[in-house]
Amino acid sequence: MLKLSKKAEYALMAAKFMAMKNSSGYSTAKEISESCMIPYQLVAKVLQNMVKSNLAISAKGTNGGFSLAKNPIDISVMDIIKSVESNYKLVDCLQPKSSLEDCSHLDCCKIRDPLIEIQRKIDKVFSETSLVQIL
Amino acid sequence: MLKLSKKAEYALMAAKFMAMKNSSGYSTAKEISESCMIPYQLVAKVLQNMVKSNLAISAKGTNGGFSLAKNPIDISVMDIIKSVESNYKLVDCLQPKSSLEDCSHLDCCKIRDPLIEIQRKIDKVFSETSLVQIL
DNA sequence: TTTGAATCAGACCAAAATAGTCCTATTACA
DNA sequence: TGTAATAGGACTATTTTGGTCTGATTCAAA
Ligand code: SF4
Ligand code: SF4
Repeated sequence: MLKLSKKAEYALMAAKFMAMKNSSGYSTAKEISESCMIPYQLVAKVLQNMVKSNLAISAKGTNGGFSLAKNPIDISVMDIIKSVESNYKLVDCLQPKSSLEDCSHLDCCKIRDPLIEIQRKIDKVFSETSLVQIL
Repeated sequence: MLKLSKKAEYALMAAKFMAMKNSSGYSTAKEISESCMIPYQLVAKVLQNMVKSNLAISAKGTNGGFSLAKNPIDISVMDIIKSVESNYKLVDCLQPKSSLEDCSHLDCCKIRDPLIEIQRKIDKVFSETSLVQIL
């Protein structure tokens, strides 16, 4: 239905939160959870995903937390979405070497190429929107 | 996960099928189903949706079927998607008068405006792609 | 006028994806 | 050593999707 997942929304919120807190300190998952009214466990997961994708860095223990790993201008909305959405794609056949396991229609499908082009354009929208544009 | 639904894919396939069959005859749901390897009942539903949205016209009874209601150049991918996806939208709060029933975060959400802008750009991609571009 | 080919309409079901929870481990600071 | 935090996995509940079934209606041809 072309909807952004809650995870993606939460990731954007968290990223914005960290970007706003320009003081170089850490933001904790609890802090973000309460500020944005997001379930704690969920935002914690999302933040962990961002760390894995090298968008954020984390510090354990007392006074620990999360902070952005790069300058907000260098983080795109696409980066954030991809950090939490393992398979972000319009259709199942986008890999150049997609097989019938990806989609049983692959060998008779007559709309694949145009959809790949549309995907390219949508990717562009997300890639060209930087975190600073949502501050 | 920002994926197109099967219904939307099937609608695009069906639209393309009808557009290709430029001879002014009708295409039947069965014909489209077999040609595109789509479950019959499903493509039938999709075609009915297209009729309701005035993208296609239908004729009942023997020799009946479906055919496009307009010139393919005047049908956008957006039209086709919207004919089958009752609530196509990136996030739940897009109506200008969205309420807390749409999203409980509405009054504390700090990413809404930028997402509305992104939605606008994505809409543009779908609206500016016409059916002729996928033939 | 009967038969059959087709759309129309709705309820229904199964499988998958999403959203959220729980529990335990690990790390580091005070 | 206690506490505040991240890390990570298993688990559950809810929603959405994809698909099926049944029956009614319409219309043309036999
Ligand atoms: S139906 Fe066509 S476009 Fe859709 S996933 Fe399969 S091959 Fe790709
Ligand atoms: S979280 Fe914000 S952007 Fe997402 S649906 Fe709610 S109000 Fe809209």
